[in-house]
Amino acid sequence: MPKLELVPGTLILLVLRVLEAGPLHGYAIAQRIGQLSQDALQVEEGSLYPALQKMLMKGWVEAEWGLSETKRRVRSYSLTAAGRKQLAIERAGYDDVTRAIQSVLKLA
Amino acid sequence: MPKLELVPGTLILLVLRVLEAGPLHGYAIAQRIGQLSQDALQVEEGSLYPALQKMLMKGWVEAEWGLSETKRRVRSYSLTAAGRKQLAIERAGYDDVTRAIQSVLKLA
DNA sequence: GCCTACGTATAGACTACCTATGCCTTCCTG
DNA sequence: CAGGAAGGCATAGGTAGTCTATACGTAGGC
Repeated sequence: MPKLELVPGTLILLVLRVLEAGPLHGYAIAQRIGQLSQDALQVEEGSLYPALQKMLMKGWVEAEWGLSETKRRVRSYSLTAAGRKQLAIERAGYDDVTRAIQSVLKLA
Repeated sequence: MPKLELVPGTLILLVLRVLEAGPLHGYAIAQRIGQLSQDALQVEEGSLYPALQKMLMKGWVEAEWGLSETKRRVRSYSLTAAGRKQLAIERAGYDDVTRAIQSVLKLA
């Protein structure tokens, strides 16, 4: 209960964003998001893997099997051109919504 | 399709927030949120009324039947003390999450 | 007389998340 | 060397919260 829940709809955005900096395997994606948010955001595996499946089907990422530095079998995900495009869309949408919400919240 | 979807989880927060400024009836709540956000946010009736029911059950708002300025039968909602407390909680939670998300998004 | 805006409310579908579970490997520690 | 923790991938099932569609009703303008 210490960690924050994700705001529904932002998971894909966050994953696309961390992949923009370079390919990562699933487990590392979750860790990276946690780390960047000072552990405020926790990505559950039961949320992450289905999301990655969806992103694969949409063509936003591509996957490749390989080995991690710790010699374990890992599936590495990398952003495609379509993924970059989608990232821009989701980011703009997120900005719009948060701006709109702020304008309500800061009501005098 | 022009208007933005709500981010799930923020509806209660927005309703509590506009009620903080004074009692309103349901229809007016939706209008107020739309207006404050320059019509970016659209609160659907099928979302709003169930949310208000929940807020009633939780004791965050109380309702009273009355008449609108246009002489129609309206149900006016006002914030309770518990509602004010909940507003503070949700607001803080929202701030924390958006801050965390921003810290991921602004990744170099 | 009809349409639009105003107004409340529920049922059903859908989306997207979480929990729980399963399975496997590597590494550390007792 | 046995066991557990941490590293890994993945699915099934439940749930929460939204949207769509529908229902019902009134006031006012054309």
